[in-house]
Amino acid sequence: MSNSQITIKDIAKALNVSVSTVSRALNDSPDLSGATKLQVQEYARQHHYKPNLLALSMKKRESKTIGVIVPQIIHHFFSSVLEGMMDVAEREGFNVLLFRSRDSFEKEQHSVQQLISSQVCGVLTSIAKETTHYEHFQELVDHNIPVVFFDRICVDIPSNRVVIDDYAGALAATEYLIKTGCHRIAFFCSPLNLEISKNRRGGYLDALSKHGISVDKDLIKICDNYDEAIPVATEMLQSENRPDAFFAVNDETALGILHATKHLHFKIPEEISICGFTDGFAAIASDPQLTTVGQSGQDVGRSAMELLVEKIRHKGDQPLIKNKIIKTKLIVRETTR
Amino acid sequence: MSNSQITIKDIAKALNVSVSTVSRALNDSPDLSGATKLQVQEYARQHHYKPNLLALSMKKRESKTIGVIVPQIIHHFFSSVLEGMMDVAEREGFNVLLFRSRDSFEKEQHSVQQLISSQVCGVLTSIAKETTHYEHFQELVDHNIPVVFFDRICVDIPSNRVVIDDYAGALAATEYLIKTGCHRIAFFCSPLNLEISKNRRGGYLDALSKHGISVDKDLIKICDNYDEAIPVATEMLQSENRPDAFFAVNDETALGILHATKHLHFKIPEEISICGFTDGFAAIASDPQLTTVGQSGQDVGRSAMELLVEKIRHKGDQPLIKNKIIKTKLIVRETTR
DNA sequence: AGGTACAGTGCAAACGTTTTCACTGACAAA
DNA sequence: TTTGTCAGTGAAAACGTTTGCACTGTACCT
Repeated sequence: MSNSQITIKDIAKALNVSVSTVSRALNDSPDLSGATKLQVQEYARQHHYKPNLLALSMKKRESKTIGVIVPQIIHHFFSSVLEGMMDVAEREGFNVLLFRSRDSFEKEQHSVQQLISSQVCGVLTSIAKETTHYEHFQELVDHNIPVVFFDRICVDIPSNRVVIDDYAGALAATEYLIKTGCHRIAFFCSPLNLEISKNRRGGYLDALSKHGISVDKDLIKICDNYDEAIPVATEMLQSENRPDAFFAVNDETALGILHATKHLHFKIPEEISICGFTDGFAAIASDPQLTTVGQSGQDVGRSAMELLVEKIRHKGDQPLIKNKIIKTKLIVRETTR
Repeated sequence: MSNSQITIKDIAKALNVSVSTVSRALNDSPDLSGATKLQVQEYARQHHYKPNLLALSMKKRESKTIGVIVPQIIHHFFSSVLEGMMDVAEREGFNVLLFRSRDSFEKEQHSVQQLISSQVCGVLTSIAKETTHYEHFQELVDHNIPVVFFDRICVDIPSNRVVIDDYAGALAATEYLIKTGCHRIAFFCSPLNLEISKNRRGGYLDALSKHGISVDKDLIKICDNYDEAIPVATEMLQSENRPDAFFAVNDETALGILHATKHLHFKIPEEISICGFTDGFAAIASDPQLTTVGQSGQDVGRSAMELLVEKIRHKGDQPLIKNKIIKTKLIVRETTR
């Protein structure tokens, strides 16, 4: 019933040696006689001795723990990122302290405070939607704790970043549609204040101009969810100058378009091609299965963690800022030719 | 550049008082003069003093941290569970140390060791598929660390558990199919060594007998994934004594059945009803959308965390074992009448 | 004046480690 | 014998806190 964690002291007392000796034996220090060392190690093993990480961290002033703050966990992209981070953390011997902001500024701020208090040796985060000022992150920097932002980065703080190559992904997808014979390609995107939106739109536009297709403003819609996509796509499909392809900023929107297209009995992909962005679960579950731009959350997570670990290892060095851009991959399924 | 975490000592030195005074001031102790107290608090605030949680945990011998081990993170159910756990952890003031077993026994074992070393005050876990013996969990119990198992529980260890009510969920779903006019209901399930499989099958069988429908062995198949479901369902649908409904042990299998049914041009739900189990992303993305038994991962996570916190708070008390069964909810969509 | 009460404060131990320094004894070299 | 070397070990400080105890001084009561 005792909170019986056996300590180095207990071993010392039991074996009638000093704590220093026990410590050295357990760390396999070279300046210790074979006999004593073995005796201590044996005793420790038998009694399931476990070093107290708290005491250790305190002594060494580094905790081998990394803090992660995500806006949400039930979310295909973020859970993938988390999974990728765990891959690297495990390999590199770091533990992970998890926080979730729910896109609330206040919670994010509180999480950062907790992380500093917890003496984490690094932080990975994707900022909350609500967040517009960044003193709390600056505090991390002031405390000399390395930070890597991923996906939703913080532009105001000089920091390491890992982002998706939205531009190239959109460019490749649009080019693929063009190459498979589409020339009137509609584009459904989010409001342009979001960075990803701008970049994906840029890729779309550049692909058109690269292939000598002029931009038709009527083909570009601000519309980024399932429900809105249905009426918007329906109207476009019924116009006489209808598009022959749709490219959507995310999979949900693409599914809305798919729904509308099927409803009007257009043949997919013979008459209408559709391409999404993300490659979440939905892309495979839909019928026909959705062609989409795959963004590997796991790669983002892995890269972010790798970058962070590198920063931690070379903490004394020049504070060089490194960014990493994760490639996307076009995943061709049944909604394109 | 210094690892400049300001400490209680620094404050004491700067203000020319003792560390005890500072400590008391920061903890708003009643036996301290107003003036000094305010002065200290003000100084601490200005210099962004943050208590060192490591030192605190060591002193108090409790870390306010809870360890969580999940088999996987990119997984609708487990990420939901995690989200639910965070809800409660946040509310109750606990931090979460996250581990992932990848269904490997070895990793699970290692995670447990880390958790003990980290002095967590409780552990939540769903055991790895590989795991068949439980010494590592027993060690937690021996160390007097409360454990709550969720979903994949550990039968050999007397412990608190949170599970899904598979039996009732399957019973309700089957009854719904019967009430909407189906009498030849096929059942696709996992191998019967899994607990959930047994329970869901039990619910199915009891629903039939409750409504006076005799069991047809040919309608029960061991088949629990998308790819296998397609040929199996196809064959059943082509037999002369075909089923008029399918109930599958998970959503993926149900989608395979859906695929086969559509391919053979049966009308859904007029001719064939289909029901899944889980209510993941896929259920909404499919066309038609899938009727399924919803199991709330978030509720599981919340309940598990609540149970654990209760255990931690009443650690001295009688070690009463509490189990919690999470209700499922039938979510009727388009694949049933 | 003598005593009590108490507010305000500091000292030091403790939590479990690591690590520097110093000590002991044995043995070899002079 | 004296000196030096070295292997083996222990004492103690330190990491940042909290807290029981002891000390000071002032104010109040007889």
